[in-house]
Amino acid sequence: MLDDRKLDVLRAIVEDYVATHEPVGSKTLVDRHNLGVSPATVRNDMAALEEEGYITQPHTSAGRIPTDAGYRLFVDKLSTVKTLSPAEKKAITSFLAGAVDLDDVVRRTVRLLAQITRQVAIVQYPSLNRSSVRHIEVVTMTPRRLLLVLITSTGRVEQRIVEQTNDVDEQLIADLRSRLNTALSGQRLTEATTSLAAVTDLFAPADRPLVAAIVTTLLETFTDEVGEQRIAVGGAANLTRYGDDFERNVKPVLEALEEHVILLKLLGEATNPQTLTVRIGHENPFEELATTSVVATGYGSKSEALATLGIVGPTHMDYPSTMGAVRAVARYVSQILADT
Amino acid sequence: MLDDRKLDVLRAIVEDYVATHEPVGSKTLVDRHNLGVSPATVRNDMAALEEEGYITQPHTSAGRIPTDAGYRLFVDKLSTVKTLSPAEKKAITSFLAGAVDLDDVVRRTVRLLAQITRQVAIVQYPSLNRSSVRHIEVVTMTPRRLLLVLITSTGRVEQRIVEQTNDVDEQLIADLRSRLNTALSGQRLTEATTSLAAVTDLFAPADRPLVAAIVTTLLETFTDEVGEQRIAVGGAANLTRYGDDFERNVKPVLEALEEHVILLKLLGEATNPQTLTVRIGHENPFEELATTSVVATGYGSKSEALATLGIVGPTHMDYPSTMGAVRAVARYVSQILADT
DNA sequence: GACTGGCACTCGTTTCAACTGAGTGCCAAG
DNA sequence: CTTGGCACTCAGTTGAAACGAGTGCCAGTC
Repeated sequence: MLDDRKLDVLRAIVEDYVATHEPVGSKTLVDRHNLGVSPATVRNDMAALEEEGYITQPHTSAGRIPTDAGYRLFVDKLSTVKTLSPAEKKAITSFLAGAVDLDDVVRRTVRLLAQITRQVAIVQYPSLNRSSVRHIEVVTMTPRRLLLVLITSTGRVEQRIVEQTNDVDEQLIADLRSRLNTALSGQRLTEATTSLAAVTDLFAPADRPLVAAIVTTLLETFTDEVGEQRIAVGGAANLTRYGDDFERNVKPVLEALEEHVILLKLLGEATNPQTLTVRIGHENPFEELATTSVVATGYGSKSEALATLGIVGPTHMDYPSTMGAVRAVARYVSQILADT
Repeated sequence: MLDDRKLDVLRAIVEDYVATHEPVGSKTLVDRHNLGVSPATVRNDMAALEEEGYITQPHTSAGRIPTDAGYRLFVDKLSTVKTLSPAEKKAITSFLAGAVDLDDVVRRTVRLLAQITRQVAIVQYPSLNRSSVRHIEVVTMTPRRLLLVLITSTGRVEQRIVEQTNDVDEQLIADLRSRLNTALSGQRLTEATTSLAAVTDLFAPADRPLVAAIVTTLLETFTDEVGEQRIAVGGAANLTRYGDDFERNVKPVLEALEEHVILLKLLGEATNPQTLTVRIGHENPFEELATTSVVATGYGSKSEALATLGIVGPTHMDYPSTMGAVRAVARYVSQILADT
């Protein structure tokens, strides 16, 4: 079927096309890569590759371009993930080191990823799923208005306002605050949800309405956030490098970037930082993004991913470099988060 | 100079060009708007308007398009800000009403603004400048690691981590927490900066190092945030409606959107919600955005603006509607924030 | 004096045919 | 199996001609 040389030809076609964005013909291919055979031979190989569905011709008198299947084979078998240079690695650490809080880590990561891959970068905020309660604070803003602040082990801070019809007793609040913290501190959010129910019972019936209101809001915060995931996006300006065919290549991506739900689906399930997910062209679940590829991976801890980050770009991207960059950034962010 | 009819002609030209995005000639102008005169007369008026610099011809055998000066005159003298329909107003309130915290208000606002203006929307987070301290919380995460949480009157929550080399005394922290709050609660951040200095002196010399570390971090938080302003952006997909000339119209805007510092300059000084700032084409401070206009206004309270919001779009936008939408959204957001 | 119809003129756009050339498939020879 | 040769295909380019939207100007009219 496909002997080694045919695979070499495919590799050469992919690399050439990624570099030039122009259909590549047999002659130029032989000129640029030293394949050691004549154009005619390459033509035969090309015919075979086309037969197998790895490359295609935009029109009869043009060169070949890789199909999604061609890129897939290239990524799986014909290339190795490129590692970053020491200088780049150093740049990453120093860029991420200056972050002051979790939000800042995410913002910096997205910016960094966009910059080194020159693609659109997407970073999902660490999910609350796997994180645990570090501290719960109840603050009286006015006698009838309370602010709940939930601080998680990943450094995320969630806030909710609770309104009351009667003035609340400051002593009760202090009591509640300490009980909540003893009951929930250190627990996973999913576990905390069950523990919360028991807390109400600790209070005198007269105080129950207030306690119940707060418990309910807290419960919402836990579960809401488990479902709704936040996302940061950056590097949209890189879309300008997509070349022409604006309507087909740029517009759908720009639209997708606004819809965070779509982005979450694109990123897919969080995998651990060892595994890179590459979705090429039509492999992704959106028809409009058929000319777009996604490179993503999880980040968090070695064994268990907190969330996903990745990039979105044209199918004709430089996969080895991009994959290397995504993997490297994910690892460094995991490290930073582990330290915090 | 410019009698009423010439101004009518200018108005017609602007409206037509905004609708069609094509140079408008004397004949079509007479056809579409009932000016009550012949094309020849309109041509004379056009010649006068061109002489004055309000319109121009892309090339000899084409119609006229408004210059920046033409749009300026149109906005200042020839149009009135369009008010929203009751249905639209209702949509705005119901869309903003569901917000759970300040971040959510800002995210919703940006989305809303992008949707109704069909332009790129920019919303600056309420600045800390004018806001005051509502509560300061000091939480021990581990014996040597503290988390500071600052809650402001605008509902903004800032967090900072403080590391210590020795274990900290829980009692001291409680003491510090209460003193900080009594000393600073209700104060403007700018005032609080001065009050902070006095707090250290209240403690025994042995405790000073810890207190000083916390005070310093708090000080940084106050002043950092006064300078660095956060921004939310939305509706970038609307850029696809810019038509062709991608390189000139879309790319610079997309690049500017990444640079929040640039956006802040574009939005300009916060004005109160009564005043709309319109910057047309070259009037804005960036050469690359010469084909772009900005419509912005302040929001917060009636008398004093907390921050700015607005939209960025092509110079040939529908100013009356856009201005109306920006103004309306600013007012509703102000209202929501006042309630919180 | 302001408006209007008529007319010559300009110049970007469209149309169409001819040309060019990169690239292919196939075949016969090495 | 590889290779040089060759006829063929077809998107893109080029150039000339036709087109037409729009203009400025002028002489006549109200």
